[in-house]
Amino acid sequence: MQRDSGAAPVGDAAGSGTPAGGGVPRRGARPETLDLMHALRGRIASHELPPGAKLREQELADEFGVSRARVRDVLAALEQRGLVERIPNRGAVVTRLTPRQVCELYETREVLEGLAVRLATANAPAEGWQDLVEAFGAPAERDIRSGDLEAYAELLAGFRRRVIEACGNDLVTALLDALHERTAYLVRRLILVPGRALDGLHEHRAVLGAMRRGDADEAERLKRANIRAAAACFRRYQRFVL
Amino acid sequence: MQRDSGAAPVGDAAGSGTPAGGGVPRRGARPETLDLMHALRGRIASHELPPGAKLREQELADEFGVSRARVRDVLAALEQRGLVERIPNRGAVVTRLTPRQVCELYETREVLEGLAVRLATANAPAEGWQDLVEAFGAPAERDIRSGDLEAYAELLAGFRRRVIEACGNDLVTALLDALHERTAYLVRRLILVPGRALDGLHEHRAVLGAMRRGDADEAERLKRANIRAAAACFRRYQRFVL
DNA sequence: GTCAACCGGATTGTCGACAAGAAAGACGCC
DNA sequence: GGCGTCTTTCTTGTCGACAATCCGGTTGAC
Repeated sequence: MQRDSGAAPVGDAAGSGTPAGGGVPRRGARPETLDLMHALRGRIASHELPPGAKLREQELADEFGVSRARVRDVLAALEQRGLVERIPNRGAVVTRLTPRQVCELYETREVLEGLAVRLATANAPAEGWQDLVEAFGAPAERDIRSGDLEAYAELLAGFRRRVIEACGNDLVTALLDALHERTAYLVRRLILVPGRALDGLHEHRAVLGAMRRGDADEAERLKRANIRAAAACFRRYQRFVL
Repeated sequence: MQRDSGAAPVGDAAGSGTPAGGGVPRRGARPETLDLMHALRGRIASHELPPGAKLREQELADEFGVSRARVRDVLAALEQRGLVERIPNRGAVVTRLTPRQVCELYETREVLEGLAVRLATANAPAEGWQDLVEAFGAPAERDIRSGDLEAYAELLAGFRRRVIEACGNDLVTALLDALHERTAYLVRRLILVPGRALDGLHEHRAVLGAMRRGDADEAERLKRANIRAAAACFRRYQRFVL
């Protein structure tokens, strides 16, 4: 791990918990190709390559010291993940999400994250969530009220990682990873909406409460409500965050 | 085009309703490449290429009259879809699903198909489902009791198509297409289990009843119950169907 | 007779070169 | 001067050839 450094503000959506998913097997086993894939995913997620940015094959090949064919393979993989769009004979550009697509992403995340929470609750011992319950208690509220949103974002990322890790379903893990990668920067902006961070905190407390009690169905229901609230927040403020 | 013929028993999971999904953009825009992709997906889904079958690049290139590079691209795309596994320097083989993976597929399908049904119910006029309600009535029961499972399978595929079409979420459409492609042959075998077809019919009647009433939440709940029942059936008879 | 090493054939992985197409600029015409 | 067209240049798409690797059979030694 230990990605280069700077310019990685987005909660490391690319590759932390799960190197490359399991249900959807990884593509490009070669080390250099993997680096390129990883780098591009990071740059797109962090908006170092913003939506609409053009990706020239030769340019990337030179920068990473690989052949153009390799770059092409990576671009094809990124296209399948929905991170770039390729127009025949015109090249690849970073995908720009439409409000409609964002809503679809939220709808899908709602059910998949709900599933992940349910599975995690059912599969892992309830006591194991105690540390998260405490982390989402007073400390988190203090962070938010003091404006330390970075700490809160990190907490959220930690929760996500733990759930995905515990759910024991590689397919869901891979799908959620791909989805989260496309919405991570949006989530970061939505945290700025007045009151959203605190609301989200309360919602997560409720979810964790159910998980701590071992109530998987209720945890799923609450997690879905949480994402629905986030989606509603997006719809209301989409003019600001898109 | 015009694949040989016969040996296409699986309910056309590859490409009927949606040419290649929307949220996850299609790969390989060239006509010949698309043909190859389509053909291989069909052969894998229909078990004309059974799990474990080896896919030789030159062989496919010769058969379809394309260059090996194109075959390679298609194999990479199939790998990302989870249809084949590629081992470095050893080639590509059709993926063999483990019982664990099948369970994961069912868990994922449960929430995604539930979502699709909910969206379809919410977005389309309730009266529009009347024809399906009738089709799943006496005629379907007659088909099943008379052993015409092909007709019932076709009915199920039609239901699926209509729901996916009406749900209006391209991302869910693409994901469900990919998932269904991997479980289609399993579903066909599970229909053989004594009583399963009739049970499934009753479950679908319930789902359609809720859709016909415009009760989206109940429809989702019932569709999830339906898939859970199918999953339970698989777990019980997995020794026979795998 | 069994095992190990070796070698030939086959298959995959990688690359560079060529061709086709599109964007930008130059030129001429109205 | 504005506009359409042609040319140039750049970018992408495609392919064939070469190198690396693996599988199977064969040969030799113990």
